[in-house]
Amino acid sequence: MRYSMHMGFHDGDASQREAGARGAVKGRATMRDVAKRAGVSLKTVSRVVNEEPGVSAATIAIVTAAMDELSFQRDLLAGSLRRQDRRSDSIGLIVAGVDNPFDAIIHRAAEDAAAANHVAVFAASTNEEIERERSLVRAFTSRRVDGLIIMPCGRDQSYLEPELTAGTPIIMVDRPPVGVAADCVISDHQNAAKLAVEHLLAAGHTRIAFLGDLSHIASLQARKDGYLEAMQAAGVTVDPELMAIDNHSENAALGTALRMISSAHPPTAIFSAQNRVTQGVVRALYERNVHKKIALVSFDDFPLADMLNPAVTVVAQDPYTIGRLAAERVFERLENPKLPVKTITVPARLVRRGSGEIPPPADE
Amino acid sequence: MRYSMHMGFHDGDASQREAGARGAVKGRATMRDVAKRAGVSLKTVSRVVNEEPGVSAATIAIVTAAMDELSFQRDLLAGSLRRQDRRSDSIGLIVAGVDNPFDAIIHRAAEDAAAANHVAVFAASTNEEIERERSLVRAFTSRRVDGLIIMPCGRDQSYLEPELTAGTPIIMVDRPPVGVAADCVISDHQNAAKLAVEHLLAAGHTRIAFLGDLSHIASLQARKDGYLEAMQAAGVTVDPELMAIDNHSENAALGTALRMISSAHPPTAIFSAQNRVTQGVVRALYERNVHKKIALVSFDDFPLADMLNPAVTVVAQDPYTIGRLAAERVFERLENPKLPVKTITVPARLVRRGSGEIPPPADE
DNA sequence: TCTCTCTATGACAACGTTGTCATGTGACAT
DNA sequence: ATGTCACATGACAACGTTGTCATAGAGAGA
Repeated sequence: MRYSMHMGFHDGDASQREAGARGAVKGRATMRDVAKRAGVSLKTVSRVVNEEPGVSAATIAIVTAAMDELSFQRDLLAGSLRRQDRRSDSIGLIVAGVDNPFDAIIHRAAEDAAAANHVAVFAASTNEEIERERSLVRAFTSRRVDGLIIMPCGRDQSYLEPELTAGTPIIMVDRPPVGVAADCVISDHQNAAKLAVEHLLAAGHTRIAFLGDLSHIASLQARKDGYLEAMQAAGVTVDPELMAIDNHSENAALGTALRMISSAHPPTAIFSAQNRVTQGVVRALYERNVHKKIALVSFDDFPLADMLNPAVTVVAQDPYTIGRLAAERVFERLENPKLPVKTITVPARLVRRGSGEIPPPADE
Repeated sequence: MRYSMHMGFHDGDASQREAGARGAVKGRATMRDVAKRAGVSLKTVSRVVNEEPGVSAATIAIVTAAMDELSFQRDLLAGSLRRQDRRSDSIGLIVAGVDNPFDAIIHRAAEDAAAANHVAVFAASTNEEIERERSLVRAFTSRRVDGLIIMPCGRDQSYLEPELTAGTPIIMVDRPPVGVAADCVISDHQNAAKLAVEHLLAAGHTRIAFLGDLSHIASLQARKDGYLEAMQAAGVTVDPELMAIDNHSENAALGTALRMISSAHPPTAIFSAQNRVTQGVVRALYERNVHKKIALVSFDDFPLADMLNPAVTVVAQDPYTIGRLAAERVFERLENPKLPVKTITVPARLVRRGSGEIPPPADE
């Protein structure tokens, strides 16, 4: 709608190759070059490229031919500089790790939504490092992205104020922002976690361990609160030995889980609050051969969770919907910058597969 | 080295918020605004931002203060337009699907390498659609990316000639280019596939099925050739019933595998040539409860492959190295555009975990 | 024939930055 | 006092595009 990807000037022939192979290329053809070749003015070329009205069919044909001959390709950057809306037709996506399956699905959803608007996506990973989050925001805004989708890892996003003031739409995903009012698309972490723990409690478990990833991440806090809320509501005292956060990697989670399992008072069930953590826990359970004895519920689904033995019961979020809604919100806000700040909650659901339905041992 | 991400002008205070909340924002501060406020010329501001020599310490202080007050952020797009090297400090990555684990690891590697050069990464998915590959290339080159990393899905990349002529470094990953000379970083698909099939042959299997994904993908062809080569070398005739390609999804592979398993002459071993296909095959084997009877070797490793029962024997590629080398090659070529075209082969290795070591039934 | 309108086109400035060149200033040697 | 020079700074053009305005020419109506 805003502009159409112009067709027809990408099928360059190979005859130009020699010039390129020689090294010192003359460079890319500009509208000026096309204009000269077509014997028209620069502005007329611009009109043709942008399919503006008021150009005769004959002129369009001449200009189009010249564009093809020079394999002209319009410079979107230069155009964006001059155009008054200043749109770069790009957005920035900042997640914890583009190679994390959960984040990658958000990425894909955002890409799909962006592509529908002829918008390209810059993607980058914070690695859960606070300083990196900030420097990525700077890197993207100085490239004048039209909007940002951020999975914030820091404790404070107030540094985004100038950007919001400047009018850049910023949408948080997976975790609510802190210290700043911005749109946000999240699962209801706390209630979903509560549901998972209630499920274990209902089966009779009381020694339920909580394993989480990094404590500075807001969603981990919410999941922990859900765990504590469920335990408290059931009148079960939490053994501090059974709470372990800051498992920064799969291996760390593996170690933590092994230690718990081997302790004097092991848990009878484990609630694992993140997908990488779950993978470590699964390995620990198999390694000690207690995967059919200790119950497990994982926050976040993961590929092949249903193929394990027992299949892993999970709280499944809906990352595709989260990413899609976030991107759509960016475009809504570009249309109408004065939209009030909104938090969108995407439902998560408990998927019972077996590991979460293991009962506690009879002697407990 | 080329420019330093300027520090100090991101900690905007919240006092400006009102102006932003009012709606019609005046817009972003430019160097001109900073210059006016600091009482210096535009060019001096530019010098300070770029840390060029020849500015007095006092002036630097004044200008820096003005930048902070206006939360100035330099416009990289405008700069790139004027600068003679025309670098946008961005590259484009085009893969089959950013949410495919293999592709996502390539993405992460490319991002890491790019970040080290202060370069941002556009990422997008072809979905294995040929036309989409072309339109993504157009979308990225018209944004003047400094280089492209492409996982080509089409049968012909000659449409890239004009771009190569224009001097854009283009590196193929995972699959060699067709119809055009471009750098390429790949696994030796054919030999790796051959190794996998030889492994099954050595255990005594002869009825070895081949399941692949889309036939227009070059790597699938190579893997199939490796399969055929190994079978032929062993003097084993291939039953056409045991070869199935164009399984476009996990579900398609599931259906194909179920059909083969249930046929009059089922295979005793399966070579699955792609990660999504493998997931379908695994489901089929479990569904028919033959996962401990029919051997399986998968091309591409996947998370938790070692937790299944039996654990899945795979040909493991090294996607991180592939992505890293591709990105590094982009930067090498930017430094020296006249580099000869090169194909880099990244080793893949057979990881024996159990599923590939199941022997054929005794009566075969 | 002389306006008047409409269509097609072009001249020019501008976007925010960087590259080139000129110039003002003071220190220092002559 | 004068010339030389390095240093700090600024004026101006340019990058490739789009927005604004002007204008030449064709056709219509008086």
